[in-house]
Amino acid sequence: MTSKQRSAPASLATVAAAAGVSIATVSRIVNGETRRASAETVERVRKAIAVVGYHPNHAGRTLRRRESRLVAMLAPNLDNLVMAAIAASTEAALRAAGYVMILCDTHDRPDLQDEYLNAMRSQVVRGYIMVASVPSAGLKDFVADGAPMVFVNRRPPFGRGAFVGIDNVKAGADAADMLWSAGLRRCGVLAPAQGSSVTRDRLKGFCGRMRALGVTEIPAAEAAGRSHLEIGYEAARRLAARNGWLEGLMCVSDQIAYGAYRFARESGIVIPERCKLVGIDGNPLNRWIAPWLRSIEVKYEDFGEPIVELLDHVWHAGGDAEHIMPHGVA
Amino acid sequence: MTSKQRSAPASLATVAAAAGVSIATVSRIVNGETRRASAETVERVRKAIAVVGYHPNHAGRTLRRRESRLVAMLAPNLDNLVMAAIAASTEAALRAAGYVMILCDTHDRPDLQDEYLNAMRSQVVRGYIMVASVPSAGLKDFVADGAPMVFVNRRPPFGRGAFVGIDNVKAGADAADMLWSAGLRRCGVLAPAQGSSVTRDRLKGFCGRMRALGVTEIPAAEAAGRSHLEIGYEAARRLAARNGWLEGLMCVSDQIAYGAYRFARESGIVIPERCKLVGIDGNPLNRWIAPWLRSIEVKYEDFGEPIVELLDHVWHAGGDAEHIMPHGVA
DNA sequence: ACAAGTTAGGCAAACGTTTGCCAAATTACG
DNA sequence: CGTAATTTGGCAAACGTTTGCCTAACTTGT
Repeated sequence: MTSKQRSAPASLATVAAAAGVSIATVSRIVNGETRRASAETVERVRKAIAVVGYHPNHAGRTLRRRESRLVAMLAPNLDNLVMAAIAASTEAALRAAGYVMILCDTHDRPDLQDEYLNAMRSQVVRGYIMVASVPSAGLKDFVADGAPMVFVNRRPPFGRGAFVGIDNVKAGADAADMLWSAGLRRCGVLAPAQGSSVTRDRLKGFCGRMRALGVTEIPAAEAAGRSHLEIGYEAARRLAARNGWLEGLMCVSDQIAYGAYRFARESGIVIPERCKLVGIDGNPLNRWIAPWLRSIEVKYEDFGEPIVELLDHVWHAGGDAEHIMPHGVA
Repeated sequence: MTSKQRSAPASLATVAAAAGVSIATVSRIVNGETRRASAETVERVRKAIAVVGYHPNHAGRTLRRRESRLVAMLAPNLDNLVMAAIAASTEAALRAAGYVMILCDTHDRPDLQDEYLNAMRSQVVRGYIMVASVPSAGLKDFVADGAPMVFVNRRPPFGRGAFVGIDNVKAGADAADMLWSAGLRRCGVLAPAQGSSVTRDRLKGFCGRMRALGVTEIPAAEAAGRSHLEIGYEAARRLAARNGWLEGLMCVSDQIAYGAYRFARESGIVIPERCKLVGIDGNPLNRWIAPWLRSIEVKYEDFGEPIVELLDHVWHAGGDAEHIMPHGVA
């Protein structure tokens, strides 16, 4: 039988025995406190570490230090590139800072979010990154307890907490300008039925800017659904049924625009020509397979760095803070 | 100042003191071993747990049990829905089985993969899920050490290891049938330059089937690039330059098809009419914004369950095993 | 009533680290 | 040469948990 080895892993004690020194000395050398040992001892211990194949055990370290290198990210899903980009960039930034990311998919459900929060506390995680969090009893408790949290995209639902995201009101206004400057005057807007702070702000910014431009009536449609794709499809259907096809449509997310596109195609409407679509998020796939979509660009792959910076801020300084990311009109 | 609380978290000792019993008793009750205590003691301890707000500390548990509930997933990236679907479904399946997933983005780099493997060992993770792993010195050591591993999509590079994935040779053949049954006879194929077992097998299956159908010359183009999108674009460019536009193109992944689509559009080639594209992966976005792409469907969102099953198998039975997922021709 | 068995629960060691404190041995200083 | 300071390193406690073993106090059977 090709046996699997799985020999007992080396601990500080193993190294200490091999090098003929005490555990304490090995620990200090491992942690870079070399001035507490002579150069030759350090060398001997280094050799022993290599020879027995020692790797520090984080469970022991966490227990003793009462803090781990684990950071939890709770996200409502991963099935679109926005979330994936945030997750990937945050993971990279955490890694660079010596942390390890645990990913939790809450499916936008308060009960699952609470379950995860409790599980993460048991793991003694050092911080929480709440991407598009949903209000829940557990979250409220954690915030009240002062758990180190950074909120992303959706603002902290219970006041306290650091925040990273874009200026959604401004983004909505910019989307309005996009349609207006293309000469379109009669435009509608598609949004989810029970929106978050994100979609509400984008909607508000859009309508505000349109009104400022002198537009009095802004046809809007809302819909519910499992994903923004479905929401876009259904909202487009409702708007078309009510107002016919307008010359321009602002969709509060690119995914909603995709849904609207599908409904248009199935209705025989040619998309950029008959009705122009504008979205928000700047999905990187657009330039490859959705060139008909103009979108407010958001560099979600740049979110990781400020997220980790804010986490650091919360750990050290404490208190609230926010980092508003720029968005473009490519 | 709105002070953050952060009072010392309750431990077994806290509960024991509150309930007037020993730590051992509390531990047993927490772990469901209730027949070692009288009903009234159990009740008293339960109350105490609620009142002091006890949550088990996994660092202590891991240290004592010498195994954690952590499972590491190492993936080459997250920037396409294939990876995202695998990650999300695996996370859900692990969660259901009481595990917690750590996500590591290796960027397909051997050095980063090794760095992550070591970091994960330090976290005392219980298993490793290697999505599209790359051969590396560290991985070889881990495999030789008998670390519990499940390989996904790409086969284990050093022999030993469980595997979950589709039959890529068959998928390639099915893609050939798709083009053939549409009446197309002169088709090309686009693939990455330094392919993995995945793309090689798909290519092999495609060419094999085409030859079996009597096609002797199969124009192929390869390209290198940072993503399959870029690879598809460049490969399409090369093929068009060499062979002109063929009537059908098989792309070994949907992302490559997206790249080819962009090049076609920029060249004024109308895509389904002038040249039919067939891909593999069944990206869920296709039906929304890429209806011109016929694709071999792979339900990556179903991968999580068998992955966790195989991990279980590796833990208990040990030894190799594989789970070939079905694919469709929707 | 006495031995045997069962029930309820405590003691203490161990897991791998970190770190405050102590103690030799060496060096510096007057 | 005597004392003070520095260097080098060990001891042991603590972090929170699990679990083998022990011991009383009951219960049962005869």
